[in-house]
Amino acid sequence: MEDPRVEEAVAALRAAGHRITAARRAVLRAIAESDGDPTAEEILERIVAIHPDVHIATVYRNLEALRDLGLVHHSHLRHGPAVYRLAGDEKEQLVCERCGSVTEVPGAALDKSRQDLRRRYGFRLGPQHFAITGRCRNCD
Amino acid sequence: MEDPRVEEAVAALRAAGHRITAARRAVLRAIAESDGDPTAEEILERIVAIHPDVHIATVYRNLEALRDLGLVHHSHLRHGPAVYRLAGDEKEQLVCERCGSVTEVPGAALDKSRQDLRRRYGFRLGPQHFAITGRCRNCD
DNA sequence: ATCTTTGCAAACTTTTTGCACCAAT
DNA sequence: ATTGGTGCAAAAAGTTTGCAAAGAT
Repeated sequence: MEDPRVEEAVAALRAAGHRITAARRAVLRAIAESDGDPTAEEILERIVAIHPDVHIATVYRNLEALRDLGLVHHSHLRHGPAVYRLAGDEKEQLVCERCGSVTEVPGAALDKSRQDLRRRYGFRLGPQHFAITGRCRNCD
Repeated sequence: MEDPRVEEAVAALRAAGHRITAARRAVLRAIAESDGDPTAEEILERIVAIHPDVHIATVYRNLEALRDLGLVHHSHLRHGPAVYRLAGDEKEQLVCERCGSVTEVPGAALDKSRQDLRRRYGFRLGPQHFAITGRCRNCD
């Protein structure tokens, strides 16, 4: 019932010499359990249900540690808070400017442009860290 | 010596029933004169050299008005402040995650993926409002 | 015992807002 | 004379940081 990605991440943390605390595990678990990609505040909400004293600063500090190890990615989908997800879920997120809906597409959907950008500008397009914006099917 | 885009924008403002103030004109001029795409703070700096009392809130309010009329676009290239540019300069901005350099490419560089996203997901990729991230030629 | 990590409060950065005054039409 | 725009100060929103106490190793 425990998400294997959580255990993998815990192992990686340990391997990197970090200590495993309840808060840290809870952050990972909260991201894994979330449907979409949660914000720091949403992660905190889940954690607080079980560990009422965990503070938002702890969430941010853990997200930072996890990001530094490449275990968690974050992106900026809107103007507000960043959203976080476990590494390995490499999807691009298309945000509709009009209705705000997020369409997830496999990273490969951008492959043709990846090639063009690489060839013509020497730029290697990474997994997106900021939203890709436009109009969704319904709002177009 | 006055950028024609500034006069066009002023005309559009007038047509939309807005009043033309020194601050408003100065915001447009500051964006037009900037090399890259300036942040609100950079716009203010330019303005203050001539109109020392203009306040950052005024800059933001004017940028908002100009954005609402579609005369100015903004995007989020980094984690910090947004950058602004006059409408009509439709370029995509590729930000290197490692060195932070910005490579500007014509919007057409993404056309192949535009087609794919349209066909397969019904999503119409717009002019980017958030940065496109990856690795630049030098950092790859 | 050591040395990370935590909780809290307070700072910080960017942007927005309430309000009384000012100024473009 | 209207009423939209401005300056200021203060609030919001999201994130980071300094510090002493708590906890993992």
